[in-house]
Parts: sequence; C-alpha cells; structure tokens
Amino acid sequence: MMQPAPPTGVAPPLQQQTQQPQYPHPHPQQPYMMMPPQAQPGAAVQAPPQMWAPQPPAQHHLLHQAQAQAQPTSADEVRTLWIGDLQYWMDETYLYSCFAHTGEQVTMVKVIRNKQTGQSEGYGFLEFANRATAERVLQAYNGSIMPNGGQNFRLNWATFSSGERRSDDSPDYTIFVGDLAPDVTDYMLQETFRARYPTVKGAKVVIDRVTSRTKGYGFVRFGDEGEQLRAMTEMNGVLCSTRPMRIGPATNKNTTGGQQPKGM
DNA sequence: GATGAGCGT
Repeated sequence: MMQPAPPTGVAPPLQQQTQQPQYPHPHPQQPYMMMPPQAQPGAAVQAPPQMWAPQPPAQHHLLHQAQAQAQPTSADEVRTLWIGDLQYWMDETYLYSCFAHTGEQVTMVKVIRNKQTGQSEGYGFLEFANRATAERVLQAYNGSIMPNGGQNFRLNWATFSSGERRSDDSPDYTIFVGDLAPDVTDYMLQETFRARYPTVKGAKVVIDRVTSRTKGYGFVRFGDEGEQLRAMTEMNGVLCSTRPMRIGPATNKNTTGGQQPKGM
C-alpha cells in the first residue's frame, strides 16, 4: 500500500548488480571532483555497456521491442528528450552508457556546454530511434535513480524540435514547500500529498546542481485549484519524512496555475 | 534556509 510504487510505471529502485564502479555512493560528499573512468571528454561517443546501467522497466523484452519498433519513423516525429540536472562530469559517454544495454536505441546524445569554459551547462539532449522509444524512456527513467546513485534522472520532452507540445493543456496549481528534510525525494513529496489530494500531478524537490543535494525546498503541482488551496493550509506543518513542511505560495513562471504574476 | 526550469548545431 504505502509501498513506493512509482506513478507512471517508473523504473523500480535500482537493484544494484553485483559490484559497482568507482562512483560515489548515494550520498556523495564531494561535488564533482570525481571523474568517472569512462567520462573522458573527447572519448568516442560510444560507451561499452556498463554493469551499473539503470534497470529497465518491468519489461524484459525491450530488445525485441526496440527491434520491432524500429520503424523508420516519420521524419517530423518527436523523439528527442531533454535531460537536466546533470553534474559537470556527466558527458556524452556517460549518457550513452546509461542506456547502452537497456535495449533502447539512443541515436544521439549531446551535453550542452559553455562555449568559453567548455563546462557542462547541466543539461543535454537524448535522441531515440523513434517516438515510442523516447516515450518509454521518459516514462521509465524520469525520476529514477541515475547510475551513479546520487541523483535522479530529470527528463522531459525537448521542446524545440517540433511543434507538438507534450504537456497536457490543463493548468497547474503549484505550491511551494519548504523546510524539507535532506532525504525527501520527489516521489516522497508527491506521495505525501497524493494520499490526500488525488489531483496531485507531481512534485519536485529542488536539487543543487553542484552538490546534487536537495536545497530543502520543492514544489507540488495540483490539477485542481481547490486542492491547491486546501493543501496550503491543511498541509502546513504536516510531517514529510522527519520534518514538518512549511507551505507557501509558489511564484509560478507558468502562470496557468491561477498564480498572480509577481508583484501582485 | 528557500521560489524550480535548464531546450542545442
């Protein structure tokens, strides 16, 4: 019941294989000083399969699927995902290796870098064989743990490539949640609210890109304004993990949520 | 304690 069954068929918690690489453990103390062996800038964009790649979803026939669905795809098909919250050492090779033996066909990865410093901007793009593949990956891996164990995949549809917007057209009603304990994850936050508010669409704990640790606050999105408003009062002070939450209004960039523009 | 989110040749 209370068991963390991911919302949209998200990959189950990583059952780490036998041994793991020289990656930091779930709570890396050092930011990005660790340079994984495979993460050589300029290395061929082709990583050998790694044992620590994430587990595929509940399906183990992905290889066959990938082949079966390797249809040429309409050229305008959206099959690129945006990926964020990357640490600085997470380069193309690393990203490839994340999916190398998942059975999903990654046709292109790119990490966006600062032109001057060459440093990663913390996001990139993943292109897949077709839309179905991209969608599967999005569903399965978004929010699941990344191979280094320190953070979760942050995936979304890339927006530029084609007009089709992925987002449902329903508005979001978002609240700010502060005072979060260090161990609170997106999922934990989401479920804390979803237990009482069925329209909860998602939650996000804000991660510091440098330390890859939580900043102690986050956001919860509702599909219904009434629930948003109720949660603002009802959930204030309610325990999430070990700490009472502090709820506030969210300054929403996406003003669809009935949020007043800043200054009002 | 605090207001995310970043979309490329």
